[in-house]
Amino acid sequence: MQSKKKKEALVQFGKRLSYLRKAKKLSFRQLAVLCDVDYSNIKKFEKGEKNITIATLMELAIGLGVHPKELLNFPDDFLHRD
Amino acid sequence: MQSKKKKEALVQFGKRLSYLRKAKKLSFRQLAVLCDVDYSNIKKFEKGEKNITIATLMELAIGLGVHPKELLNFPDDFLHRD
DNA sequence: GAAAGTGTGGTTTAATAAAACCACGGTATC
DNA sequence: GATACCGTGGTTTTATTAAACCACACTTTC
Repeated sequence: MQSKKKKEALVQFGKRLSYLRKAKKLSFRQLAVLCDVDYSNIKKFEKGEKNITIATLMELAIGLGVHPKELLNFPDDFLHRD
Repeated sequence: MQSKKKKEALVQFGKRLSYLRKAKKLSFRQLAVLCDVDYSNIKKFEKGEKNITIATLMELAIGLGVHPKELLNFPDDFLHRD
C-alpha cells in the first residue's frame, strides 16, 4: 500500500477507536484493563502510530463491548484506487 | 488474548476472506495482483495462519472492492468474555 | 505433450508489532 | 501536601508479520 494511504487508514482506525473509547467514558488505563493491552500503547493506536494486527483489534473490540467491524466503520473514500 | 480465541478469530477472518474472494470469482494469483500482496500468502491468510495487520487488511479490501469492515463481518459469539 | 493457470506449501530477510516497562507533569480529591 | 488517577511519551526485547521467492502436482486447453 502506498505509505500515504496506509497512514491515512491507520489514522481513520485510530479515530474510530478514540471515538468508541470516549463513548464508553473509559480512560486509556481503564480500557487497557478490559482489553488486556498495555495502557501505554492504546494512545499510540489512537494516533495511528501502530499498524496493529487483527488479534489486537479483537482485544480492543472485546474490551469496548462492540463488534470488531465497528472499529473499521469509517469513511473509505480515501481508499479507492486511483 | 487467549490463544484459542485468537486462533478462532483468525480462522473466522480467513473464512470471510475466502468467501469474498470466491464471490468475486478470483483465484489466489488474480487477487494477489489486485491487492499488491504476494499470492503465496493469501491462502495463509484464509487458513488463519497469519495474524495480519490492518494495513494488509485494507489492501485486501481494496483488491476485493469491498469496505474493510466487510472482512470482519463474521459471527462474534465466540468473542464474548467468559 | 506443451503451455498456461492453479492450489499448495516451504523458505528466507528485513521490518515492525506486541508487550512490558518507566518517568514526567497535570489535575483532582481528601 | 499526600494520594490517586490521568495523558503523554520514551525505551527495550522478543515474536512474528510482510514480502519475496521457489518448487511441485494437478487441470485444462491447444
